[in-house]
Amino acid sequence: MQLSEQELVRRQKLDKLRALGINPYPADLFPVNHTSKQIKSDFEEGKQVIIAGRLMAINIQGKASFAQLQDSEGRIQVYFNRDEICEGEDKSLYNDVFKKLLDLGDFVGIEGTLFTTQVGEKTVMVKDFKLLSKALKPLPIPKQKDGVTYDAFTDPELRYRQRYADLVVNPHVKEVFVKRTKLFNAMRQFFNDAGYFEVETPVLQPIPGGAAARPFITHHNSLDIPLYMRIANELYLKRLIVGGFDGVYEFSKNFRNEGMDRTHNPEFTAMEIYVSYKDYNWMMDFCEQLLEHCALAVNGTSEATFGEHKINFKAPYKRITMRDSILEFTGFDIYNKSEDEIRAAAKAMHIEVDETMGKGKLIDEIFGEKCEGNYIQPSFITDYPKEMSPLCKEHRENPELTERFELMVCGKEIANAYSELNDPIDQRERFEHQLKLAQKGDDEATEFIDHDFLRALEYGMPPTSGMGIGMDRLIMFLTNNQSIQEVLFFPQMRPEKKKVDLSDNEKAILEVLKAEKRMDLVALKSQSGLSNKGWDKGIKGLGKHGLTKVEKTDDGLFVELV
RNA sequence: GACCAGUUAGCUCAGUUGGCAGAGCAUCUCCCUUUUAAGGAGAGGGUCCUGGGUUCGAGCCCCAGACUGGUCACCA
Repeated sequence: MQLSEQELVRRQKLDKLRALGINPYPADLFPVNHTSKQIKSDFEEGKQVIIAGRLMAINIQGKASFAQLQDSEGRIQVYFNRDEICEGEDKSLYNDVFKKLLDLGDFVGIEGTLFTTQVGEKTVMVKDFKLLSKALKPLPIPKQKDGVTYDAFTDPELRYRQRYADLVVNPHVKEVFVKRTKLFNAMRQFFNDAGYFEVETPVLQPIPGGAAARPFITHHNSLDIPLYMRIANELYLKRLIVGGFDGVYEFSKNFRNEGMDRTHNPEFTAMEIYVSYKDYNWMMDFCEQLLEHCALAVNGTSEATFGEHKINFKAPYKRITMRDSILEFTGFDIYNKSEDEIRAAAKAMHIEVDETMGKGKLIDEIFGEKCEGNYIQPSFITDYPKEMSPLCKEHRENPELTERFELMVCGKEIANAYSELNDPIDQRERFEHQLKLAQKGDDEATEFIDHDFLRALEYGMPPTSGMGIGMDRLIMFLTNNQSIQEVLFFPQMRPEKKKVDLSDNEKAILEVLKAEKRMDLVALKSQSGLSNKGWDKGIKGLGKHGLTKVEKTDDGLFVELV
């Protein structure tokens, strides 16, 4: 491994610390009794405190120094005065250990008393300190003055690959994840207060159901069967409603083997909830109450900014049927129209359609193209075509529609809910229809029939309404992040290129040289068969690695293995 | 998958017609006992993403590739 100069220096410091009898990675508990935040909020001149954290700034001024200590809640200034730390004649703790052997990023524990400096900064006067853990790599620490950040650590690739470093140096990043957890807690609280029951269902499923998506596939060795990572947990939660729970919910890590972009990660988190004896109208009320509650818990206000938009999660939300929405934005009424009429209308709107698209798909295309993007404020779109919704109950007034709504915010779907289909015969027919669509080549159709789920429905499922919420999308809206990677601690990335020890050029030269140990340079160059540039890079690289040596004699230049 | 942009010191970034590789911060040495982007003096630090080509000479021009970001396509 190639170490930078700074990394080498820190490793040398490690050795010097050990030589002084200081363990750079001590095992024993450090009795922290304050955080940086507590010191500032309950400041009291002369109070004794014990704190710990990372050194994030060191400012040495001779016999006294200032430093910034960062803990989980922020930073506090600490003041190292030589004669406070070293009361006797031996000043080495200050002069050697503090000044020479500590670095930015090191964890230290500090015992001290509070005071205020001449410029008014609340500060800890260090009486004693202890190295708790040495940092061997320098952190990309930005500087700040007058609210302006300099040299900020901003490269998205480095930030995502090294989230640990991102979190240390970018406090606003940590804030996003604090809000993410607040959102989960708020939602959980809301459901629990309503009397619903949090459950866990299988991630490894023999049949990937509940959505149409390409699954990740794995294999169970003992059973010798394929298993799929779940793409949704819907069918399992409904089985629990069959089993007699009134309301069940689960925060579900789902896995979909599809493309990655600004709004898609191969694993993402959905929340699904099912409540018996309710319908989708009830669920709309419940949903808007829930989101208002969550927005308040996360941001302290129902208002949120997303890019150029100001959105407000305060209930109630606009409700409009898909038919009325299409009528509003295109002037075309899909009611009682044949598939051909709708296809012709879509073509007239310059929407790309083809003959394999059924009525439902065509309507969905029109809505997606002409309507969806117009809904900035939270809006419920209701009554979707039957073909698009194989798990949803037929509409009580129109057999071509389903009792389904989606909640749109800024033109994006964040919730999807049904009056759940509980007619086992209808459900079987819908599955079979999906199977036919899939065999026809519709890659959005589900190609598996879950017979065990149908068996469960045959025992009887009460009328039920269910809803799914994309948690990652929701937290993006609540924290004004345009990219899903900003709201996942560890977004999926391509593997880092592993650094090869020797380049191909260097290997080619070594291969030739190995037989001879020492060769004429010109002969070696021609035998290696490399281009001028390739030779040049290769031989320079080998020299740098200390593997070969070039020697000049009266007979010419010779290359030697070291 | 298509197109556009980027990749240079630990970090953020310059880099002229193609002619010795640069700055600030960080690091190292020295001075400095209430500073705060502390300050002052000095020094070191580079696989210019990888590979090939053009050229006397490439960070820069050409070709191929890698990774990242963005836009579009795809995605219940």
